[in-house]
Amino acid sequence: MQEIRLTPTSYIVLGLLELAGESTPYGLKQLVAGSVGYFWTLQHAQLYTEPERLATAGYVKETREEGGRRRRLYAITAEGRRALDDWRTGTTTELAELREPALLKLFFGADPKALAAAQIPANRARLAEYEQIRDSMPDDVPPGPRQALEMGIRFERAAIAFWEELAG
Amino acid sequence: MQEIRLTPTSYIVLGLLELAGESTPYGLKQLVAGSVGYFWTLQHAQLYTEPERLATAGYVKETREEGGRRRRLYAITAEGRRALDDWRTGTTTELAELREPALLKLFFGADPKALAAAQIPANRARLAEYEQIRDSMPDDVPPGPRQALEMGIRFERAAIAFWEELAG
DNA sequence: CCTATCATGTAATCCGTTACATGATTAT
DNA sequence: ATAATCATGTAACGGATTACATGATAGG
Repeated sequence: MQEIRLTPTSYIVLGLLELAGESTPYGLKQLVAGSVGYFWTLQHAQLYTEPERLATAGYVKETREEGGRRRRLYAITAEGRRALDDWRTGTTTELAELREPALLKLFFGADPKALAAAQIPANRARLAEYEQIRDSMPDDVPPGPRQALEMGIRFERAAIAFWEELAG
Repeated sequence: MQEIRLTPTSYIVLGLLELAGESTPYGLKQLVAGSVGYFWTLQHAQLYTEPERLATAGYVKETREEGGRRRRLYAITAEGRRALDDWRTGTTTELAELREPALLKLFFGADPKALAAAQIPANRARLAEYEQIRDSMPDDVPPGPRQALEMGIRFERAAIAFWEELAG
């Protein structure tokens, strides 16, 4: 049983396994794409390596399908739940970093209008996507994802307003 | 002359060297801390290794102090300026990722009130800091940093409003 | 003087990205 | 059948973080 450090990626995998139950890496990929991936992207390769990493420390258990493709299936263990809970319970004063490429360019003197011309449609499209997700969300979705989505919507609105003002 | 890939870190170093002229790694660290570091943090070690990396590809030139400590000094080269300009000119449709630890916890079911209790003061403090910087900014500061700061202020306001409603 | 803190670096580790590769399904 | 796409992985590389270390300066 190895000691490993738990990263945000680890908690995403643990959290999704808790929400969705036993899953394959590809299943996790689908889950990420439709939810947390909007504000925290992961490479698909990580969804193969991270569960394996978590397994070496006992946070998840790997099984394989018997017949056919013998795909890997991962399930969260009791220890995994405990780690996830500890993380969720601990408070953070850590602040978000606005690591936005466009903002960095703006900072270093890029033409605001040119940036805005690209950012406005991209942000509008993203906002529309969020609103569509919100309006078609099944009733059984827990509050966490709803609230995170709400933050996403607000952020997009703020970004659009900002770039529109810059564009004049 | 090696080929290297230019990362956001690279552009931060190049951009700061353009703004401030020849600098030591420690000088860069100070510059980052007071400006771009608010929305894009760097480890101090990177301000030693990244200029060295950039030097191998000719984007910056390294010299050393003659006497005393023989500290390393870095200056942007013509090629560095060109690379910086190309980057600044190219538009991005890439969107920001809201990689906020607190938001991730919220997504996965953490108690909103507990999170808010930690986030609100932290965000308020950050906002106050931003406003203080804005209000004491010398007149010769270029528009880029001003505009980026403005975005930071808006983001903080949105975050505060969001967490306050959750705490409500 | 002594000790914090500031300043300057190096080395090792490791996570995340990128690239490569191939098996299974579905559509034409 | 064949091509395209979906699904499932592995391997290499490299940038970022972390840890270690030491020299200079200032404060008490």
